[in-house]
Amino acid sequence: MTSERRQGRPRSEEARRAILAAAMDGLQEHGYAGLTIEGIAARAGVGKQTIYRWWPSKADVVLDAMLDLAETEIAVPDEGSLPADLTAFLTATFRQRGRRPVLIGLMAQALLDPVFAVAFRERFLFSRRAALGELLERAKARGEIAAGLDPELLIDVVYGVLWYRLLLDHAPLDEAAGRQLADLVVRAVR
Amino acid sequence: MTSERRQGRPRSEEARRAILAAAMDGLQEHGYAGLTIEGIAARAGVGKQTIYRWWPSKADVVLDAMLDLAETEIAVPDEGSLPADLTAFLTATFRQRGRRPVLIGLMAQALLDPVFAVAFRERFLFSRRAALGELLERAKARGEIAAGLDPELLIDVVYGVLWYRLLLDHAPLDEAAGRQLADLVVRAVR
Amino acid sequence: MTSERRQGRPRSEEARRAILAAAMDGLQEHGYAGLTIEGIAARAGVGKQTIYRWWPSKADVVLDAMLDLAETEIAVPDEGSLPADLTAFLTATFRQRGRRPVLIGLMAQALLDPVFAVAFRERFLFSRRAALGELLERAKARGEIAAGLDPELLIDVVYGVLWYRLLLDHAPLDEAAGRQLADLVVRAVR
Amino acid sequence: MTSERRQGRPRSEEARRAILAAAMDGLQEHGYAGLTIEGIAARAGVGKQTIYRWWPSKADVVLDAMLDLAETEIAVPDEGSLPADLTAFLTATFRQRGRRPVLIGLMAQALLDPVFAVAFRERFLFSRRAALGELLERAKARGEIAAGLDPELLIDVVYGVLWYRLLLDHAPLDEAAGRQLADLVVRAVR
DNA sequence: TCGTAAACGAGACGGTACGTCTCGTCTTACA
DNA sequence: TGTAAGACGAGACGTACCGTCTCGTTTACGA
Repeated sequence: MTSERRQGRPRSEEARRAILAAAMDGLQEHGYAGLTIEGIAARAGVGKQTIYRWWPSKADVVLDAMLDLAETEIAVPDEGSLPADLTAFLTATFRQRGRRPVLIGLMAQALLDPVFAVAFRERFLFSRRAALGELLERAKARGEIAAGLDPELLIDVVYGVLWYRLLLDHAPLDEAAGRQLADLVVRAVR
Repeated sequence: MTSERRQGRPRSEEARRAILAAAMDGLQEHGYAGLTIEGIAARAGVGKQTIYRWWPSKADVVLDAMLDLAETEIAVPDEGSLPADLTAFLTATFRQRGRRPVLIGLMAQALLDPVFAVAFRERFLFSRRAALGELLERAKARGEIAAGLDPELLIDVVYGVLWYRLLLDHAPLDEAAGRQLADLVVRAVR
Repeated sequence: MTSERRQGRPRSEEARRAILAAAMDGLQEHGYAGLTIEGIAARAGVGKQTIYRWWPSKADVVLDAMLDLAETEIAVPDEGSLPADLTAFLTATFRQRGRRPVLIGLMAQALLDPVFAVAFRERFLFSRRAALGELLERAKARGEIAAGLDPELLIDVVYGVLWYRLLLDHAPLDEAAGRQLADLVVRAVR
Repeated sequence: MTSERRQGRPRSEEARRAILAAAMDGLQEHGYAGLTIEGIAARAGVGKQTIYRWWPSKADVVLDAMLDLAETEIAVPDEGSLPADLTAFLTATFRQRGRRPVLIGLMAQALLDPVFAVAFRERFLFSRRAALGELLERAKARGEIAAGLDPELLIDVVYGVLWYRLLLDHAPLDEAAGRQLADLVVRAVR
């Protein structure tokens, strides 16, 4: 077995934290488009190379910063019935609306850069989809979902509406919207 | 009546067309992120200022180019029943998938630039929503849609799924998907 | 014989005057480097083409404006002796120092544009040289100038000092300087 | 002693030399007016920023290029008598005539840009004046110059004629002219 | 304890595109 | 035909960042 011993000065945890913090701060201040690697480095008191050494692009920095903050994972509710579970899940999820600036920045980058798109899907989006999938699977086992329905489509409906409203910002993403959407899904799967 | 007489040399229709064509060509060749105003100008044989005089950003050029090409408006089908109408509408709409590179470029720009976002919503997205809204309105008049349902939510479900799949590119956007989604909506509104 | 009748609308004297006035005003306000054809046209309420139709460059406009104003030609003094004549000529000439901004702009343009340089030399500089030449010629006839001396060199000395100080702005160009230089020339030609 | 430790990547001497060389080459090829920062950068294989980082304008680049080349400083001759010294100095100086394109470009820029004018005077012109001043000072000590004469005026006479002929290009600047001018100055100071 | 080696900060480098500016030409309608 | 207006192709301007590079310094480890 390889010893995995690394030589030389170890990676600075302090620099890592400063960079992620600077990225989030810069994001708040100038928006995603106005965020630059140069700016992050300056604000973090760090050389640009230290960023490039560990992240391939600013989007990857932001994604890491995002995931670092998102310790508060949305728990998968288990209240015993699809309507209750769905409502709980959606109202919790819709509370993420406050992160809109970060989320749309990440999505924009994913659209412009196919390499980042992969990381974004797999490290961020799919883990969210999995939670909802688990919830639906349980409902299906309880017979609350008609047999012919593809759970993937249901997930797409839920996250489709969420992202569509997040991106367009033309309709509310609040608790009422969560309940309304939960209702619609429940009606559809009968 | 206002005479609307403009002074000076009139805007060159030839230049306008050359710019829009160059934008679409460049889009095909380098993708949205690789498209530059400088490149468009060079390819169109036009000064950069001629572009900046009429469009505030490359996204606005692309949006105009899009709308110019989208002569083939999606007609609002009227087959007498919601399932038939919806299926026709969705299978037609999903054929736009081929435009994915352009559409995701426009969306990315809308996410990064709030000013462009307004133009994108109002000149592009809302006209599509209106067509679907008309179709649903007719179904409601025929009593095919339950009273309590918000048609806006239904529109968000349809376009939510469409855009979510377009952006993530994780699931098909073909005729089968159109039928599946139409089915789901019909089930939900009963 | 050709009738010399010109066809079409005659040249607008009003426009000509407005252009020359605008040029002088712009010169005062932004300096020669900051003066643009576009700015002159706007200020004069005139199309750019009207300027280009009659003058090849901004320097030519300024030169014309200059000559238009310089009606007050420096008279060639005739006081009967070289020292008196020279002192009168130089103190009068040195009063032109106030025109420094215009003069150095014209000179700069002459240095950068050989075509304009010809016009500048012939329409402006040489007419000044001729006046001084006349004065020296008279002195020579009176025997006040030693035989072997080239009057051209003397002219170059006088105008050399004048322009050198005008351009560098490192030493005064006042009445005292005029007298000092006259003295020097008189000493040299004995 | 000051440590003078500079941080970061040190300035590239290679780039500096390439830029100055490209500036001189471009000057020969297109003249001063046709010289552009963009052209210098391209020819030197250098980013534009590397030029702007170290020089505020193209004139400053050219001035540095000039001074870099002018290793062949004009020595101050010391032959024991004013006529001999002056003749030697002037014939040597007048050999600079070959640099006319560069010199008039620098002067033009100095006339258009007061900030550059200061640099041009202090780094270039005044060092030349000082050499001549030294020569005259020695002559004065030997009693070859009449008491009442301002040596500054004499310097202005010499450099005035030199620059006036350089700028106007209406009379020769050769060895004969140098001797002629030396003669004149010697006559004047008796 | 001392060399080796990687990470660090700083910041210069070659590039690319930006959006602006001005040039000199052109194309209208009107006088 | 001359004019004011103003769009046009052209191309340099100076700036902003990109991602890479080269310094001197710092911080671990293993010999």
